[in-house]
Amino acid sequence: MTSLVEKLSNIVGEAFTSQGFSVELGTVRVSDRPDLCQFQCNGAMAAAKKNNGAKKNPREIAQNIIDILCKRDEFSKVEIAGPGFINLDITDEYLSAYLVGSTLDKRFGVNMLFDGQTFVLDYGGPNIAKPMHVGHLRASIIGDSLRRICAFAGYNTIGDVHIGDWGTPVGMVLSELEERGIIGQFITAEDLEEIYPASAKACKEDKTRMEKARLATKKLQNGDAVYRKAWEQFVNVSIEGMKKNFDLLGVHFDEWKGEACVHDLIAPMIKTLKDKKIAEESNDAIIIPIKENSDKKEIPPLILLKSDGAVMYSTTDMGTIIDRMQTHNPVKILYCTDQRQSLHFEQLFRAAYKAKLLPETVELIFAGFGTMNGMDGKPFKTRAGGIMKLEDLISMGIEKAQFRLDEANLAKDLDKQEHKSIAHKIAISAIKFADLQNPRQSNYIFDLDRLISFEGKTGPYLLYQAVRIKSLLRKAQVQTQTQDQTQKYIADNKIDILIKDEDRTLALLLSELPDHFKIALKNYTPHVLCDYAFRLAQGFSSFYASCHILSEKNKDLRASRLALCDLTYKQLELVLDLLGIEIPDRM
RNA sequence: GCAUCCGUAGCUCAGUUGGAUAGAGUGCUGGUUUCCGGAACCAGAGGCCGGAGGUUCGAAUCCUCCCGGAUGCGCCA
Repeated sequence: MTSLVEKLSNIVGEAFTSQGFSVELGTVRVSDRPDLCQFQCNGAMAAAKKNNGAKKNPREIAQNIIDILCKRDEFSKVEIAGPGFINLDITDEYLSAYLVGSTLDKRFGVNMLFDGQTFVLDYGGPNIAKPMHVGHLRASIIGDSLRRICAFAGYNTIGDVHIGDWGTPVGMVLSELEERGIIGQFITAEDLEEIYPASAKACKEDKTRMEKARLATKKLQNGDAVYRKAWEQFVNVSIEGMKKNFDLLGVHFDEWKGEACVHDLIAPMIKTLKDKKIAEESNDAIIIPIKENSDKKEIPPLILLKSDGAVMYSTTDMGTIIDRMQTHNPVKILYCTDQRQSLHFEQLFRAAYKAKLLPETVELIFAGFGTMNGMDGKPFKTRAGGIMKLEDLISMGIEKAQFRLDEANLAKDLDKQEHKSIAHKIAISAIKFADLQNPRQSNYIFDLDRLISFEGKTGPYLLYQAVRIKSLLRKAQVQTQTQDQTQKYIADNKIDILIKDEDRTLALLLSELPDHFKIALKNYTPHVLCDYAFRLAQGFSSFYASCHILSEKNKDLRASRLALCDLTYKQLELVLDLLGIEIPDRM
């Protein structure tokens, strides 16, 4: 199944080749002037340019193409405009046939591109010592969405949370426990929330405290029994808390590994790399030099072992690559972290290939995301200057959703359980959509009001449109139980879509899904899907306002419109699922 | 200092290989309910795309310079 613009591009491309031009010139895209045409091709102007020296007239080229296209029966309009735009409209029959076909294949024209190849995605990355705050939002929901997108494309995906449980922050906590003389005692999540910041503050202010933290890190990594036991205990407590947060968000992981998991791989790795002369000593540390002559900027070496002999994140990241290759043998590994870590990943990737931890054919991908800033343009802090906990943010969203449900008078006929579940879905949709709609790479301003806003371009708006369709289809089922064909039409997917003026915009929109999916997959950018989902919801809302569906007298048209609604719902459901957003039955 | 990213409507932001009249949301103004869910729909106002040059049929997009901001640059993650 190819997408509609691909089909059209093939047709127009063929026309270009027959005139001695290259196929790509026939690339067709959705028109940016819907008042003039549905689709456009700009290839004639490019063709005139490529004919270097002897310039051809682009309108003349376009005319030749048009003469060929006019003979085809897919188009209802073929025109030249301006300097040589080829403007195209397709027939309603062709559009209808395309939609029926894309519905029947259950993937709406999106190809299964990868046949079960393994793709490891590393996202979330919470730290044992720190409570989960709004800063973890992007890392987990973007990563989770990318996992869903890759899975739909056909990859066998493995999402790994990659917990930070082996570095200096852990040493800070251990040294603090030591200071207080409570090492070995049971530590609760609440304790941890107080202990880590206190320790971090002390280490920042006092060099000898920092030194203690480093020693504690080293001691833990060397296998000290007391430290190891204490560590295990608060790691478990911490993971429980993380799971609670990720469950609330609906973010899924296949693996709950951490930095510490690869500890046993590290000593042999370092020995091998030293033997092979890939790693070397420098200032008491062990490094892998990765500079290349072609570099325009300074690339510092990757530090494999710190001068005190302890391992750091660059070490465990190397070890993790070995582990992933051994256990999963993936074709791709993607890292979704803060953009500010881009240099680290450049170093890691170079070092990993240089050390031959994986063949060049395995692709390492850094999908960095922008910082979440406050209204002042600096990394976000609450008014009190602290961090905002993820749990609190979610609670605020749920509270607001519940209030809104009560206001809409939906509350009284729902039991408490369902009421809460709906409010939760609404809140999560608001939070996720507000975040995901920003392009992954760019920084964005954290605006609490916007994040839990329910009007306009928001998650709840999308849910609302989906719920309206659901309700409509539900009613149609009831009404048609007697003799109308609608139920059968939809159930069998044997739809025949009639396209009137009111239906056309939505029908055209429904043909675009594969193209947006492809871009989202290629660039690892969920926001492209957010944009499509929103336009689809908007398109439906206009359609819904412009014509009556259930009361339509013409039986065929009524059935066709219900089919269009059904298709819209299914696409919305799919795209929202790719974004990690669930649709409630009512709201 | 070097490197990367950014500057588009009052505010928050889209804008895919360079294309026609630069788009959303929000806010503002006005309108829409005998009928499918108003968290909605329709219309309007709002712009020197940071500035100056250049490339060309054509630039928010590509090149150069300048101004303004964010981030990173050897033992934190």
